[in-house]
Amino acid sequence: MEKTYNPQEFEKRIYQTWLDHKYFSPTPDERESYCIVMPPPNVTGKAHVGHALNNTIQDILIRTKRMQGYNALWVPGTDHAALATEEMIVKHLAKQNLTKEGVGREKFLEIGEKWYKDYGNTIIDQFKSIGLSCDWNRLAFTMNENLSRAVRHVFVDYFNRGLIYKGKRVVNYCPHCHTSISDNENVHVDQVTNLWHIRYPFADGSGYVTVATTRPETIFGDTAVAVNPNDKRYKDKIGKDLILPLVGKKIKLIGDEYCEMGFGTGAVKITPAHDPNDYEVGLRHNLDIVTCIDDDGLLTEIAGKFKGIDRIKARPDIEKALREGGYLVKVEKYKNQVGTCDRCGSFTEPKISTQWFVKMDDLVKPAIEAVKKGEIKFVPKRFEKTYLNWLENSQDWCISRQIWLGHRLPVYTCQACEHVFASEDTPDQCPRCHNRRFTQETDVLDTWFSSALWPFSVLGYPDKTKDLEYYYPTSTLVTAQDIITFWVSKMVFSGLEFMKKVPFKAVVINGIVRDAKGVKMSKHLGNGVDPIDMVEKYGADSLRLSLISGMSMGTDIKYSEDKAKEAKIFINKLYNAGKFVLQNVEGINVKPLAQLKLGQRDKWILSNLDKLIKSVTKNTDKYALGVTVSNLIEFTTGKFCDWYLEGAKNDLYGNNEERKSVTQNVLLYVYTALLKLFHPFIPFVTEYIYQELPVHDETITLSAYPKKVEVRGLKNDYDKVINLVKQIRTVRSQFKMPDNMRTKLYLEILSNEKLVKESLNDIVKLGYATEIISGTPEENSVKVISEIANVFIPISRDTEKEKARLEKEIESVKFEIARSEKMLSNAGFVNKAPASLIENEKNKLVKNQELLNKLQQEFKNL
RNA sequence: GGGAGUUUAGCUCAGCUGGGAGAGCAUCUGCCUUACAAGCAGAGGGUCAUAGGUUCGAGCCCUAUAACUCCCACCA
Repeated sequence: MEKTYNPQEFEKRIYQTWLDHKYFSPTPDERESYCIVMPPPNVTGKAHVGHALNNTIQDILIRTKRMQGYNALWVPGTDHAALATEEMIVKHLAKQNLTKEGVGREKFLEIGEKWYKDYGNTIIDQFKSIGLSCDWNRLAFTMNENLSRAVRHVFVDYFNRGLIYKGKRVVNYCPHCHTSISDNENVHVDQVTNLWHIRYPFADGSGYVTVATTRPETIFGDTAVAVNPNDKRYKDKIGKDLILPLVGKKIKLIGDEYCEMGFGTGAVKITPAHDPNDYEVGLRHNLDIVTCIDDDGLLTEIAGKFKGIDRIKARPDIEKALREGGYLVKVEKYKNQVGTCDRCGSFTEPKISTQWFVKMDDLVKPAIEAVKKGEIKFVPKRFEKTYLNWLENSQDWCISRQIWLGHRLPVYTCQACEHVFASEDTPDQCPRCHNRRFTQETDVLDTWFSSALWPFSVLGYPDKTKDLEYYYPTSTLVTAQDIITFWVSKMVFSGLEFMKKVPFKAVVINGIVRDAKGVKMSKHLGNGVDPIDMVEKYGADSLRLSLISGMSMGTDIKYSEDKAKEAKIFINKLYNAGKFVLQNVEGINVKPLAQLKLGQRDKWILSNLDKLIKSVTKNTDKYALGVTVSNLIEFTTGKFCDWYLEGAKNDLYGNNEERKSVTQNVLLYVYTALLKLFHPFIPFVTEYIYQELPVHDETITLSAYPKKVEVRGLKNDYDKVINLVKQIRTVRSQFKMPDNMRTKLYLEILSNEKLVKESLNDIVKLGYATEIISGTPEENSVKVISEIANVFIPISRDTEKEKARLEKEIESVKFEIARSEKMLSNAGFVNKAPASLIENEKNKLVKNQELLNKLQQEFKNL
């Protein structure tokens, strides 16, 4: 082992070894399977801390299960993220003064393919550097031929069953990306804008109606003004004609419940072409649909002199024109939300267009049932609500996108008979008229259409592969809450639909990683922490540990570089403990624990290890990884290093060969178990040290996970020794004895004679003593009273100080006694509390009363 | 407008079917003790957001309130 912990030295090398030996590439066998499919990152992206957290969690689960004997498969993959990538490529082309139209679809797709290839490995390499134990041989990509085939297969199935249809809808349209986007991609942001109050005069000159609007630029598309039919102010005027300001044409005043009496002026302008609600109103009243904003977000001809101006930028001019025309009543400040494009941030426009949809009603029901019946569990449970609530209110899924990259809709129209049909493979003739010429739909599919199939498409669907049969349904999906609605839900209904089984049994939701101040990390703010940077500076293990420690599922975490630093400090400790173990087990004669004559200290650490194994196993099963980590760390420092290891030095450096051998064995046993328990969290350093152990398997990665300590009669009595030592240390510190000032100790055994006698050397070493003399001293000393013994520390007496110390101790014991007495005299407690608890309390009371007597006696003697 | 989360030591957070308030960092004191000074030992520091309630017993369960955060939603 190297003298200092230097992760850069071995992490890459060890990872390569793992890959070379194919430890992560299982094939179906007779064991029980445990499978995770990785939420695919954008293939052209870079790893951020969120990825690091999400994947570390998955890795911990997979590694644990693998060691526990499951056939554990983790399938990695990437997503083609068509919209994002297309935009990147368009920008790239723009630099060369090229446009996508100029290049042409075919050439553009070629560029896209190359782009995917060139960028595809970056994020994968980054993932490898944080130690993920995925089966890279099964690396999937949503645009791969087999996954694309799954997409077409599913599409055709839906299509032939009439679940896919083409329809007119108001969709969110991004004038910048030039495509429709889903509701999920349409992000509402707060904005401060104006509410313009505009007069619409009656055509017959009998006054006017004032409407309030946040979008004066859509005035050109108005085809009615609506009021509430019950509104007394307007009731008798419904049906009359109004003159549309700036345009001059006549539109009707209509009555519709949609218009709320209490809001604004009680009258609302109706623009069916540019507002989803208005569109509905328009349908009800058979209104004209007038488009006044084009696909670039510019005003159309109907806007007259405003033609060609951006709809938002045109506002001041329109306001001016309205004012000049005497239509503007007032303008007030107003706060509302507007939709923006998740990708580019531009304001989106509701737009009527022809799109393709998947009917959701029938698909959604089983997906709701599966969760309600508990076939899929959410962790934490509360996210069930997010899921159910969304599915229960879901509308048909708009799957068409007006871009080029991605899976083109496999829908063809026969040029001869105009028959429209879907086909998994490129058709060679029209199924109706056998003509051989078709046109294919130009739209491509929403990327979520392919992601929805992920849990089975990556395993080979639509072929009936062994993988699919063996690993599906997968076990656990780990993801962030923001994609529960548009990804998790779609995988569930797709899985149920095409595999007849839920795609995974548990959905674990990890929190979002924020910066130290709690602000979401973003490129824009530059407050992100680069995980790869952390790997390079502190090692992958430190990054991983820092992300997991203190984490609880579903709760956001604040992250900063300091956490990686802290983690490294701890790992260094574990590393050094390993060094110590190795230095001291040389020439060890390894024996099974059962054959060893265990001492009190040994039994103590083994009993604690047993508890640790159980709690770690339990908490990991519950996905409480943060708790697992703190248990592990607490054991390592608080039990193993601070006490066992320090005490063990007595035996290791002593001349009792049997004790030495027992201690060596226990040391090795406990440390090996500890390494294994830690391995899923910090795989590199544990493997590195593991390989140095005198007894080890080929790799820790495939070694057996500890189940329990197989020894009977383990006890925690050594705790009493520890308490005694702590008291000695506290007294020494109170009397300002520096640690390097050693003294004799006098000791009077009170109870547990065997334990105390066996532990005398430990008390000497840990209590900063030179020797222990049995009995009471003649010289001046301070007396420490503990459960098992009285210890006298020779100190030049300072009665005042000692009195103060005793007083403090007496106070706290009195407090404890009062507490116990109060509880035990409480009839309710005695009657209702569990017997063991009452017994416990009684024992404590007796013990404390004895202790109080002793302390008070001591106090008097001073 | 609807839903959810958070509120525990100066900071970051844990806290196991309700049974004596914890860790790390920071602070103070003392120690280079042959695994680790990236360390060791000791200490200080909390009406567990507020107010009620249930209970023998509440950080934990219930009800309100406040502050912050997030998600969903078609109020011009």
